[in-house]
Amino acid sequence: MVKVMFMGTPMFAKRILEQLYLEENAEVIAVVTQPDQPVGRKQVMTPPEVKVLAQQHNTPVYQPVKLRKEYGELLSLGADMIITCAYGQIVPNEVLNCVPLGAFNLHASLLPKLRGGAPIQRAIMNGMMKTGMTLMKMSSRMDAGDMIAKSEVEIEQSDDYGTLEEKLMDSGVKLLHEWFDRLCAKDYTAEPQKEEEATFAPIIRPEEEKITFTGNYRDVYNHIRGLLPRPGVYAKVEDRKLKFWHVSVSEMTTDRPDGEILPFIGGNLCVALAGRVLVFEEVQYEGKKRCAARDFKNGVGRTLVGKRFY
RNA sequence: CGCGAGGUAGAGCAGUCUGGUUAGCUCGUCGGGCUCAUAACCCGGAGGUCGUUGGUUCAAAUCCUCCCCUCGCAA
Repeated sequence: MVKVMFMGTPMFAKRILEQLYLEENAEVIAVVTQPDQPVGRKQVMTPPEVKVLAQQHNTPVYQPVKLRKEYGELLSLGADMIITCAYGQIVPNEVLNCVPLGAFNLHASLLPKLRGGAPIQRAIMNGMMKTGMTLMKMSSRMDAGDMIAKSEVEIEQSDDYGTLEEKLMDSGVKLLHEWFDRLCAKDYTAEPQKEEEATFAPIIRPEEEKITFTGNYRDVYNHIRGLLPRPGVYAKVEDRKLKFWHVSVSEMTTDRPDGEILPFIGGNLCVALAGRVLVFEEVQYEGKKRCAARDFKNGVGRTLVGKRFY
């Protein structure tokens, strides 16, 4: 049995950890994850998904606030290998070097493209046609380690962040399963990344959640679906926010100005952009619950036809 | 006490500021009609303790008070 220390935090990491528990040759001896965070309006302290799963398996959980300074404990656990996925902190070299079989990371892009914290969202927002998972050795620089294996995932025009993330999680789980035993046996080669081809996927900034209905309709469409269903996007009209929880592009054309709210079609909210029509099926008006565009139309929505988003 | 919005038929809203005829609109639903046909149209019906408590008043959805809940922002 190979003693594995897992490091990860959100849902994506949880799925990888699940697979580790299923691996016959793996014994998860420790899980390192981010501290519990206050969540929502009520600021309820909520544990990371990974922590919940680890506790169900009675695995010791470590939640250092600053791993850079609080890693002493981890060095003496006797782990053979480290697997990380979306942990959220830089792992110090002392930790990476304390395991004989090495430290590996699963990253949700085809490296060296899209290094960083939001590779899935950026892949869609950039209009890319494919992305994937990369299994790599960890290095001191974020997502810059030598690459061991990749699996590609097509990006469909209808994918949003949620559906693509799901595909990538499946892909990542499969990749880990295929390679885990070989990692244990040191039966792999690691190819350095071509630095000159590296691109970056910085985490989503709050202001990116506001959409501006200008420019190419496809860019805006990609931008929106890259941020759905989380964190969501909005535009302003009549001095209030309108959040969009769904988007598609209509075949129709229009001569209305960018950002104008067109008459509802089939109960859906339609917005003009660059001669084309963006269609929203589910929305949320500021101060209100999210609801089908059809319901929105029956109330506030119908008073907004002809108005423009800004 | 972080800031703000709101709780009115199954749904989304108006009405509240300037209390007072049968609480209205857009949908849905049920029944009927029209059409080659429709996310179309016409006619008719059912469905509401106006979030909860107490108060002011001849009279409260509307004014005052308590509480509960929802949502946006900030964190």
